[in-house]
Amino acid sequence: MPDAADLERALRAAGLRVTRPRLAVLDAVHAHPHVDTEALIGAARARLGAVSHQAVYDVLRVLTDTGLVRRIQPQGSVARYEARVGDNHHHLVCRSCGAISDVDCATGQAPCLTPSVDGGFLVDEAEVVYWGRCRSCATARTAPAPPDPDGSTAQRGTP
Amino acid sequence: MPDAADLERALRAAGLRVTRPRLAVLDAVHAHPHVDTEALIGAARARLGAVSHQAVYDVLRVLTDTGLVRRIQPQGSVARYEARVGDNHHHLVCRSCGAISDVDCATGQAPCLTPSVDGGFLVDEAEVVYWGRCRSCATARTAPAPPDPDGSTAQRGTP
DNA sequence: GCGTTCTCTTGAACGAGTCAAGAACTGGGC
DNA sequence: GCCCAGTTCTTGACTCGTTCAAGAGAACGC
Repeated sequence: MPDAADLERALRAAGLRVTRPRLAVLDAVHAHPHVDTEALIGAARARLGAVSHQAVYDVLRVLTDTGLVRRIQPQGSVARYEARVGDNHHHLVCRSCGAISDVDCATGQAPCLTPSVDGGFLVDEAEVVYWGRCRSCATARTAPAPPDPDGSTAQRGTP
Repeated sequence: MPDAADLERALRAAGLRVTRPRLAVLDAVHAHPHVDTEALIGAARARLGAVSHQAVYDVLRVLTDTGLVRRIQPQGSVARYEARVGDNHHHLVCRSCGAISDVDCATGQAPCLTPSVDGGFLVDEAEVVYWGRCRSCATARTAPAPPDPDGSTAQRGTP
């Protein structure tokens, strides 16, 4: 977990001005990977007291554009954000509770997979989403477990 | 391209009643893979004259639930549907124009990839999306080409 | 042909996200 | 330390894709 100074450095390195909403959102993304926009708005408000949802949306777009955070959006889910960027990792998604966990990529560089015949496409990234059931939902099939927004079950894998 | 009798048989085999909207939507999905709901509503109306958008949404949900069509939704795109089901193929998506093409899966069965360490997840499917630029957009980087809703550039690949 | 059950129509509503205009703030130069 | 230009945030409305609800209509089994 980077501290405030690290986050500030990261913003400046990306050529962005350092503002309280940006620090709050960036901190929240680091603290709670894979959470949705609404939760980030809540986290930012918990830190600052009051931030407009528009500000958070703007901040998230800027951070995504500059590569400081990554936006992911599994089917059927709203947009989620994570601060782990640049290592081309993949995700495990629970069909039952929506929990998302990181899976390391074997190569760590995009694209880690390439179609043997690509029909003229210039492929620059292979996004892999593993669908299944998380440990909690697999064991307790009756009552879905709450999401695991911290991705604490993240493990390495292939590709 | 299956004819009306084939589509009707498919509906009955899935335990569904045969209605004109269902035939029209199923036909449209076969004729135009990877198109969005709005386009399917248009295609259904072209066949039937008038269908409510709600009917098309309902039909698409039923067809998806019974496995007659597959719903795909790349990041940043609305829901799209295709009639190619059961072979666990993947998709190439153009970042520029949004065109989607099919890519055969090497194994043809889910999951074709498995994370070596899954953190307790029971993985049943690995969804792979290859991001890049289609032939048209790669050659003409200035003006994005219109989408390729037929996926005519589909080729086989790995995984 | 009849009745049950499922499906479609109509109309409204919801949630996520975007747009627009103006106020407030940040950072660099003085 | 102060000022100003440019960027960022606030407020409020809006769009778009999708879903919900209730009742009318159609398909299927008998």
